[in-house]
Amino acid sequence: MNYNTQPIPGKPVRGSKTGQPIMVIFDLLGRNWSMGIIWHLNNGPSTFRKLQEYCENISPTTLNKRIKELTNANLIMKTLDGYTLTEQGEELFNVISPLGKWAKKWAAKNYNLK
Amino acid sequence: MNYNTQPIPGKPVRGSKTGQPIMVIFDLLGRNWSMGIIWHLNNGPSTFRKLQEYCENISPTTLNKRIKELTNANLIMKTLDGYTLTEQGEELFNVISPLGKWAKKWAAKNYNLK
DNA sequence: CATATCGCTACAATTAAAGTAGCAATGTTA
DNA sequence: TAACATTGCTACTTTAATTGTAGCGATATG
Repeated sequence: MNYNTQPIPGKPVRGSKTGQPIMVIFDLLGRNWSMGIIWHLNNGPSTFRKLQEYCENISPTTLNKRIKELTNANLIMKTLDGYTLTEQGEELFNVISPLGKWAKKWAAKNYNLK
Repeated sequence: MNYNTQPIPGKPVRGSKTGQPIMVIFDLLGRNWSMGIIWHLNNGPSTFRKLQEYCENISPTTLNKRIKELTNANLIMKTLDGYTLTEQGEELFNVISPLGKWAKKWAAKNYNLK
């Protein structure tokens, strides 16, 4: 089956023929670097090159794709200071943010690291 | 660079040369279907074939990879009833679970869907 | 004017995922 | 107990996503 490059609620995405919002988000955030980008932008605006640097191995091709997708989804936007989270992007960050704390606990328990 | 198939805290993963737990989780959950599998298993144990069915287009190859990765990460396990979330897997579900509610709001606001 | 930075695009190489077939093990039914 | 069904895969080919590298045009900056 052919999925849109841009996952859109109400349209077929990976995991849901009817485009259930949660599956759309999974498709969107599940792509390489999506969450990393949002995570990083929470520290403040960032340029294209800074994002590249942060996401150690991201290629400009992929970064550009992710930027377009996240922009279309109204999660990030371009400003004079560089790319930033939109209001909705910040909301999303807050929703996934507890993951950081949990990840540390999980790593400590299973891999004896903090 | 060569990353392990299995992302492990403290070892290089995509996004972090030192294997920061949050990046390890991003790497793990960012792979195709990882979150979908966890999401589905929260409804109860499931067999390999049921999971395949749920994840509409997943190939057995990929499902098997995801199962191994998530099992190694102590997030799911195999029981007589099929695959289930471990205690830590349930914890993770609870952490990402607010995403479902947020996704609906997001879809409603941006795409006029519920 | 020379140099640097930035936001990309193009394109080839590599890796991941999908799609399909099928097999061994176990369970179920007649 | 022979026949059939289901489950959990593996093997293999095809297709799609990501990486890696080079570099260009636009806008600063010295």
